Amino acid sequence: MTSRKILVTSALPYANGHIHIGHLVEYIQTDIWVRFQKLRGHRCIYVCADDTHGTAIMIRARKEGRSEEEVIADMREAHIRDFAAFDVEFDNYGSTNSEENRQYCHRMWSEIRKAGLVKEKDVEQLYDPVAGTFLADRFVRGTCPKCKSPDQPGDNCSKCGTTYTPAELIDPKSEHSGATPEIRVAKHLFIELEKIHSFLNEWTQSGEHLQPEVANYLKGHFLGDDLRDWDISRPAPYFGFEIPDSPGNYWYVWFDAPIGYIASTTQWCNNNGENVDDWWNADSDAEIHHFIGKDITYFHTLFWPGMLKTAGCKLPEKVHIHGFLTVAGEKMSKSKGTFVMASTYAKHLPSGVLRYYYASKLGSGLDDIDLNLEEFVAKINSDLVGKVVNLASRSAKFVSGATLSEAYPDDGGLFAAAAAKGEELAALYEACNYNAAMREIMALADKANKYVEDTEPWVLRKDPTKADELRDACTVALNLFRQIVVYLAPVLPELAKQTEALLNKPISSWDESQSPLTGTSVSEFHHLMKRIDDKQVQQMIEESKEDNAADAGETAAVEFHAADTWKDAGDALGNEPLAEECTIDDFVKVDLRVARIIEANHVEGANKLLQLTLSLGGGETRNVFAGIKAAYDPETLVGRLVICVANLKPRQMKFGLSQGMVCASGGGGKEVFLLSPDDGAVPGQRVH
RNA sequence: GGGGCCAUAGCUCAAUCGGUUAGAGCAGCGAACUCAUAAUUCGUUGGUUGGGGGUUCAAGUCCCUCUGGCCCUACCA
Repeated sequence: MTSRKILVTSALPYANGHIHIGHLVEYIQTDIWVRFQKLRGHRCIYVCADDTHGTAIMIRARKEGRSEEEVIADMREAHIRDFAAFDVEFDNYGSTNSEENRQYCHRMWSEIRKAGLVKEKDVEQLYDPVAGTFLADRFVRGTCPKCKSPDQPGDNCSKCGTTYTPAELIDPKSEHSGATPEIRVAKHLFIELEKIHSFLNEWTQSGEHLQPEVANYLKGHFLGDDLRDWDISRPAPYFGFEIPDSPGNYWYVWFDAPIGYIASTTQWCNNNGENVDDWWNADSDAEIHHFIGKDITYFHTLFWPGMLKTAGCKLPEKVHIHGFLTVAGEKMSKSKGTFVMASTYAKHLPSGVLRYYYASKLGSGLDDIDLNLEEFVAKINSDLVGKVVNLASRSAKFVSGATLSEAYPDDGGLFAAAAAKGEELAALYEACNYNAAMREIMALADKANKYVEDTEPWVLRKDPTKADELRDACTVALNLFRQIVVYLAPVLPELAKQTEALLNKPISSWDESQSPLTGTSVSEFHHLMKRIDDKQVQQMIEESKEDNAADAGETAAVEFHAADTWKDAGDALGNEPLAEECTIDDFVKVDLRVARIIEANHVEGANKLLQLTLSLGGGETRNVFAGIKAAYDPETLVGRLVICVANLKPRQMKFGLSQGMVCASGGGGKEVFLLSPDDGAVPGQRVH
């Protein structure tokens, strides 16, 4: 096998926020791939960096009353800590706000200029005169010009769906300062991508660099038409690099961010006596692999190859694109506590198991992966603790302090068969089909457990004349275990280390899976991994809800406080479980209206019912029989507002026709609590 | 508004170019076992492949349509 020279990157996390478990899908996926390549004996370096530029950082720094540099330095420290907690091991972690990056931006820019791809155009943009910044559309809010709904975003109305430009809003306000934005014209610089259209066609459609669905997407969506000019500058003030030949203009963050890959490589090279050109020049013999999420496909498959090509740089061998993380089948949600920060996770659960869980879900496609919390617990306990680690648990202590057999015993061909799987597993890792790899590896663990079951070491142990047989059985079990650990080493580096200590032999190469250990000593056995408990997961979710409440401003803070103070019991909810999920359409079918009780009477002969006359206003009334006699006096009801189901099919009752229902909570009898609207509601209003 | 991706067992996923009777793991159920962290082994239930239509000798797979979910974008793509 010839040794490859591989440079790997993950997308640069933005310095405006902390790492969460969604981010980790990518870094874990990449780290596994890198560890795999290293284990295979290739030269592989993994670089990343913080993405530090742009308006958001500038605004944040201003709000916090400190410099951008201070903001990004703090975040960088937090990012590095979070990654380390999950065994994501970079060879270099840089920053786009570095001297190396500035220099490479200059170099690339001059090449792009030279190639004649840059042109200037005037762009109209909203400007906040108080904050002194240009405004992205989403930072402007105002009244919709069509339906007059207040407080709508700058691009379309959330009420009526009309699209418009921020300039069309009635009474627009800047989110930053509340000032009325003005339109200013500024000169922007554009890269004419159309000029390299044929190159992009060729590169994206070659079938070598992109997943097929990505190539198709680009072909259908962008490459079929003329490519639009790409706006790569922003006028001052902007936190970033000033464009050398266009004073007062700065490179848009998406121009300098991917160059950060090269800058980070440069730092690594400087620290390791290498030359960055040996990695990034067009004639380099390195393979470049980018791992990114599907949201930034466009930048990495069109702009970036275009920039690299124009500047005479090495093009990516592959752009590996993955989907997003959902939790419990839905988008991560702050209020549901599923928006879990890496640091919060790490407080409650071990990091390795998340690596394994992600690996067991990740395929080579762009599908989102789901973190199903019950499945997570079950899978870790069953696969890792029950199957894999159990192999060591059930055999190591019989040979602790002793040595493995001098010759590898007959195991019915198990070890050899699993060794023969090595190349197939390697191919799965290489193709990022980790889920298939994990399935195969677990099948090996099943077979190994069956071996232990069949040889019955616990029986052999009782017969002193069978000491050799016992040692042989344990030798096989521990070797099968170690072989599995080698295959899992890219995913579970910690387990690999523990296994090295247990069996006193390093796991530094994939080839360790190919030949069994014999005659080596076995250390005292300690548990290698703990089962995880649903409670830990619940605590993590609870804390994530609190995290969110703590930093989401006043409203959330009140909710947090409320939850803490009132300690409402779960009895009511428990007694009557939630109904089956309904759609908004289902809900809309039920026409709830505010109504005034204009008459309330006892019903002759009825035990539970009161007769109510409800007014919906304008002379529209409903006769309703309500089972609230035990809880309410008719006299006290007259005049009050209630909520009624106004379109309920009328029902003939013993005492007359009932034309609706009034809404109330409670278990019945005296436990009935009518719903009323807040002050200001008037009869006839619909409840939405 | 425009575009893309997705929907397979209770859950999470497979199924090569359209080709046998749609397969695994987990959960469930029934046994065995007791070395092991309530671990393991054996057996077993479970599917009109989201709905409807079409192409084909043959459709989970291709086409149309509807429903639902997700993502990107809204002439700075």
